[in-house]
Amino acid sequence: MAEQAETLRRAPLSRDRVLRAAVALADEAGIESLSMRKLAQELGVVPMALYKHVSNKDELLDGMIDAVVGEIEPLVPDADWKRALRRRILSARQVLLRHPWAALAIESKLDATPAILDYLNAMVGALRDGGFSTDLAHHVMHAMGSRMMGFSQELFDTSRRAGRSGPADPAPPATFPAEAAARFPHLAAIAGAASHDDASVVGEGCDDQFEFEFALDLLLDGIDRLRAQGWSSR
Amino acid sequence: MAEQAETLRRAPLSRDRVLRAAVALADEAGIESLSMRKLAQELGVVPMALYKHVSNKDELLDGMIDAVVGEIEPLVPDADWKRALRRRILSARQVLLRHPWAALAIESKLDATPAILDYLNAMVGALRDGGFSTDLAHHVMHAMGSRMMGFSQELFDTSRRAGRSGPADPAPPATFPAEAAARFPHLAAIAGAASHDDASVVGEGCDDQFEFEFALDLLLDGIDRLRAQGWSSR
DNA sequence: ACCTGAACACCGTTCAAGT
DNA sequence: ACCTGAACACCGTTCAAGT
Repeated sequence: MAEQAETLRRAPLSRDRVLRAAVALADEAGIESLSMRKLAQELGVVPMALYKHVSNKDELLDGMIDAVVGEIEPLVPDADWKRALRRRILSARQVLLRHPWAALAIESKLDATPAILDYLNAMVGALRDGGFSTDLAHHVMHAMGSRMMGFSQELFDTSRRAGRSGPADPAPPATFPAEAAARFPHLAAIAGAASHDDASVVGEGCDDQFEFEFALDLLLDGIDRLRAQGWSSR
Repeated sequence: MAEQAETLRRAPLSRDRVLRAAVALADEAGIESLSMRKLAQELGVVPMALYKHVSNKDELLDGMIDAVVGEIEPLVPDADWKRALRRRILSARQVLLRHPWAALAIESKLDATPAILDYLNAMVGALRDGGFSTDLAHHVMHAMGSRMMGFSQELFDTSRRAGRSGPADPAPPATFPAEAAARFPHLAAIAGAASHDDASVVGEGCDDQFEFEFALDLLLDGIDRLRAQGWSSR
């Protein structure tokens, strides 16, 4: 990482180099500590030099988002639309786990970037190829982007805290505080019941990959049923 | 609004008054322009006076979130768990529409606030009462909080732009730019097919309420099926 | 003891002065 | 023409000086 910064400093500045340094900085230090000034310093450059390659901080963020979305595996053509979608969505999840700041950054953007439109467009294309009407495909796309509660699913998760969510510590105890358990008994109960990984019963910590696939398959199976029925909103 | 600010200025400062002014300011001007200094000015008070009632800006945000979550209709006991959950989630949606900044603010918090834990705890309680095992209830809670794509569903939506998302303009044309339509044909197709409200065919704009309920019912029906089957991950 | 102005360490970005 | 330092208009928060 030290020698990487060295190399970056020697090479001439370019939009790509700026974006890659910004993504790296956000990954390591967290998006909240990504500033034009710090980014310039990281690149061994005066702050104003960045504005040659990026018109402002917002446009920098757009570029960072597009770089991240570009890491998502392309949709591979597949006779089985469900498998194709499932695979691509799981790839997207892996990418967003590598860049913990990206999901929120994307959600807070008013306008979708070109890379995101590409991603979504390909997704709809796969649905159409799989026999979905444009009407059903439309509602499915909405359903895929919905969150039924405005609340993060990682309530007792520690992975986002340190900035880098690397697979460092082996199974953090996911301590549900005793007073909280008394006050929120139902939550304590499901926290205790979460033991899909090994045999222990309490304070297990969730297998996020399992939970994600559970929700994904719930949706995929549900929309498959609608498709098979020829469901239409009109 | 002018006389409201007047009244606020006269009353003695209190945590409640600070929080309500902050929520109002975020609703009107957007969360990005909520600063301790502007909030103080709105209250006719010197910036440092706020720190008597709020330890810092982060804690101010916590308080704002709890105030908003407190607006969600309590879960009414109902023999039909599905109806009870559906009703409460739709109430939560209405509240989050009134405070467009809140969903993102909640998602960006690392730790859930007490009000959110209350909300979730009651939700799990309703599931358990409805015959869900703790195991299934656990996975269901995860599924409810998931978003299959990190992308906002309001891709071509104008409501979040102006800050206040009031039902002002009647059916904004949702113009899908021509060049974009050429580049993202599948997206253009489903945008055109979105006509559940009246009869027009192109550039309709989505009925977000319909889309939300579509996704909600997809999930509710899916988990109902699992419950009826006695599904378990173990 | 309480309140509060000035100050500190930051921001993103403009702009004019240097080359 | 390009580059860049200083400057501007902001931040959140500390801290010491006032009452």
